[in-house]
Amino acid sequence: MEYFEDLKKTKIFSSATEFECQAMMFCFKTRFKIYNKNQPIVAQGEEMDEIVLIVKGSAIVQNTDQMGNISILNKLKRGDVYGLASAYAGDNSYKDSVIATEKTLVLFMNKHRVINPCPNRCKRHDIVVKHIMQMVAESNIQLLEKVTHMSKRTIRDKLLSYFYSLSEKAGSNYFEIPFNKTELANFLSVDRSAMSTELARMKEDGLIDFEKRQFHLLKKQ
Amino acid sequence: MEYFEDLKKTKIFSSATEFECQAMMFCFKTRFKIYNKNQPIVAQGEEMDEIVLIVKGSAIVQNTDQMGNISILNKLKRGDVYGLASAYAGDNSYKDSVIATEKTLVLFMNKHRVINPCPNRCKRHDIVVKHIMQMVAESNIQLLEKVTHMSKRTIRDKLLSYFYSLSEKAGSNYFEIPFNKTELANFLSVDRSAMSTELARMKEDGLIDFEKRQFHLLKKQ
DNA sequence: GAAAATGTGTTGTTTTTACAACAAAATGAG
DNA sequence: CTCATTTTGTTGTAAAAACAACACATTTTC
Repeated sequence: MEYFEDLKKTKIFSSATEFECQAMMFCFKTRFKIYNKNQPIVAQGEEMDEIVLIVKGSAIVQNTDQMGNISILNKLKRGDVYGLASAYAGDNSYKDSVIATEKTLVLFMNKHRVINPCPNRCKRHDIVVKHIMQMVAESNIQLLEKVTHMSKRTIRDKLLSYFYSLSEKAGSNYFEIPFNKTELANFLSVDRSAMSTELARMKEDGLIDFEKRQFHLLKKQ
Repeated sequence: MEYFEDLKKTKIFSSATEFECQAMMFCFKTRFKIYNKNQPIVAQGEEMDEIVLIVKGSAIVQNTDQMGNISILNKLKRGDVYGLASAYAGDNSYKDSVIATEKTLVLFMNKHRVINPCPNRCKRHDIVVKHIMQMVAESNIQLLEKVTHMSKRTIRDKLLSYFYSLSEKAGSNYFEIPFNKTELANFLSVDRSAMSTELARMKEDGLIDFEKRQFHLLKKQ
């Protein structure tokens, strides 16, 4: 089966055999598609009846408002999905753009098939639903964290809040951010050049050190 | 059965008979508790093995950081739950405070019983799980909206983004905000007095009109 | 109904941010 | 490798926000 090795590396399909995967591909009316760097996987406002699973590669979920300001919601890595929550909430259009940040393999799944009981009564369906439930919950936690960072009053505090959270996840004072600087500014919803200035000041103040995407948090929280 | 009439008004228990409710009370190892205005239902940092269901009344979910800044995450109304997502994500401590904003009836449910398959194989359990899934999804959408408001660069745009969303939900240019002004400022993570000034300016500019919690949006988006 | 506590609006000052414009560095494509 | 594009850092200026302090209004409590 095509891409089975990659599929197995995603949480949703991790414990499925090749045969079971095949069955689910049918169940969920799936289709695969490969995107190149910077290609849009989903366009903001588009109608949808599919959810998106990143099988390999990565993508950024972002939203552009009327004034042209870009707000990055999160970065999708292997195994992450987009469109689940709105599928459950009965929402029919993509609210954001999803853009590949490298060569990326995407699996589209019919959302009705995913959220409703399986007409074929396939055993695996329940396991998938459980995983999906967990992913929606995790996405919730992630959003809460993002809100925490954004709720800080100054650019410095927003950055520190985000860095501490990354550092904690990495289990080290050294960590890598999943964004370039422009994206980081859009993720935290601050002006890029102001952020650049603030990062330099923080380095000067001995709070952090960084080089490209590699960061080092110098003072404990 | 105690509080059955109130329970029926919540989404989770809406379609259950009194007998079924009774069974689930046992299933979920529930307990009721009544809180008065401003009493904490949950304290930030507390360990938890229960999730919270607002059966009657309302409460605010908020987070206080080291600097003492309060960030309001959302307002819980009848039928809303707190602690679901973190329960699924395997998180064991409450990250926020939940504070009653009026006399409020709360049902605590054992989270393990809620998220794991029912040992008593009660029929209702599946329906409840489906509802719960939907609530996590909705909470996701709500958070995304909050992020949208917060991502705006000025206080005015944050307010307008929030007001438009409320207006749309109300299906009218007239709507009521669920917060007082201090809470609204903490919800949008802006300084209260600066927000107060901006609201006055917006009124002067003919964008909005308001009195207490009643707002009127004067210009279409 | 009086006293206390909470909520709201206003003002002036200081700090921070957004914005704009530019140059240097890094990256990517052919 | 070279040229074009993107990313990043820097600077100055104008705009906006935070902060602090206060008075007044409203709500709560006893």
